[in-house]
Amino acid sequence: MSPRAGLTPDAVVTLALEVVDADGAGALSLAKVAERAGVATPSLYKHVGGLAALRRLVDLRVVAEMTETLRGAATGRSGDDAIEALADAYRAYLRTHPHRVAALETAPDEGDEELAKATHGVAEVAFAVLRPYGFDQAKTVHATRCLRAAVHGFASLEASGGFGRPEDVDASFTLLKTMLVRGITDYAS
Amino acid sequence: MSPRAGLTPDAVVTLALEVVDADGAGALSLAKVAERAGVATPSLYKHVGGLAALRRLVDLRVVAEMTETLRGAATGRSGDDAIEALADAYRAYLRTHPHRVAALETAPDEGDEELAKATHGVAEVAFAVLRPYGFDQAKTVHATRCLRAAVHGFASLEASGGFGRPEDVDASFTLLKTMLVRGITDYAS
DNA sequence: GACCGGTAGCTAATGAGATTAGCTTCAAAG
DNA sequence: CTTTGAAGCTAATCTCATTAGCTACCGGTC
Repeated sequence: MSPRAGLTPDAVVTLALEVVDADGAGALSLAKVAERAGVATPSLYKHVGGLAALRRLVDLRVVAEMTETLRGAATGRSGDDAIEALADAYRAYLRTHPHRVAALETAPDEGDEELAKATHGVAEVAFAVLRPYGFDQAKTVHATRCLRAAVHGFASLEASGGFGRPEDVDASFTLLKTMLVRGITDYAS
Repeated sequence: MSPRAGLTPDAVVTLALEVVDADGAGALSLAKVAERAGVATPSLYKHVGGLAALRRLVDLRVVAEMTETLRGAATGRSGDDAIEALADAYRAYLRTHPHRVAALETAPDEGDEELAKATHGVAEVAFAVLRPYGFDQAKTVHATRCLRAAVHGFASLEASGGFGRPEDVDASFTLLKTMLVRGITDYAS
């Protein structure tokens, strides 16, 4: 397969994620990735197009992982139970990898179908979970946006240390889930 | 006061915000600010400590502006009305300046009392608005977190182009506000 | 078992930016 | 008119990203 060392685009992305997790998304550099790979910086260009392209691949990987995480959390559950599981899984992922939050907020560039499609995948899981509530297309979209906004906002603020106070963060999240479940239930009637 | 040209730390921050608004937070550089100021890059060091310090000042300015915006929206209103006004003002600010969203997600560094205090200011507005609901301290914190998380999440995803679908975004936000108002009302009983 | 093409990886060179050091000059205080 | 301090400048250094062109190894072919 790979002639010399075992470096591939995927392997480079994996190393990049290690850098992101360790030092933050803003600190991602080809130099750091190359060091981890045990390779000179320019060699990375044989696998990824450059720093911008690497960032995009990192975003893609994170979105894909999140989609899988959510899919896993949703399968085997339904209704309110599934909504809460989704919320918990989303938050848990960003607690484990706080620096990856930026990847979930990046808008795909114009014409980047692949990333747009991947982002869509996250929404599709929510769509599936909301199906039993019997919303029409538009209402499903509105409910999905609210669900995602609330959960993402919470996880995002938590990941960036926005909750300075000592009060129990789990309790706050439980309240958020309650509000969402009730809000969606009410919206269905 | 200022011997030569009219450059001050505040003026530098204002120029930096112009760069952020135009090109995005990631594109902020001393070189670009210096160009706008009509000055050589190293001259900026007479006013701000460096790029990192400038970023912090930008965050500080944005947080302060947001606090003022929210305070303005809340005064003269109370109850559910005030909550919706707060949500609308938060969203409106980030619609006007989408690239400033990052400033609201930055965690203050260890020991940065000033920025921590400024961030606190945003929460205080929410606290004031929630007072009439009669929550105790802990419940007020939980409700504030949920309110902030939901609204910030929505505005953040909107600012970064996360809502790809054609369905009306205003309608989605209205749903979010409804959920929040009802959720907080229920939480009070 | 020697030969060949393709590709991973390398070194050298260029260029943008941040940052530091040290010089110069205006403008206000006396 | 002089002094002085801060504002601005140029020169130099460092880190990175990126490009160009070279080298050498691996897998497959005679």
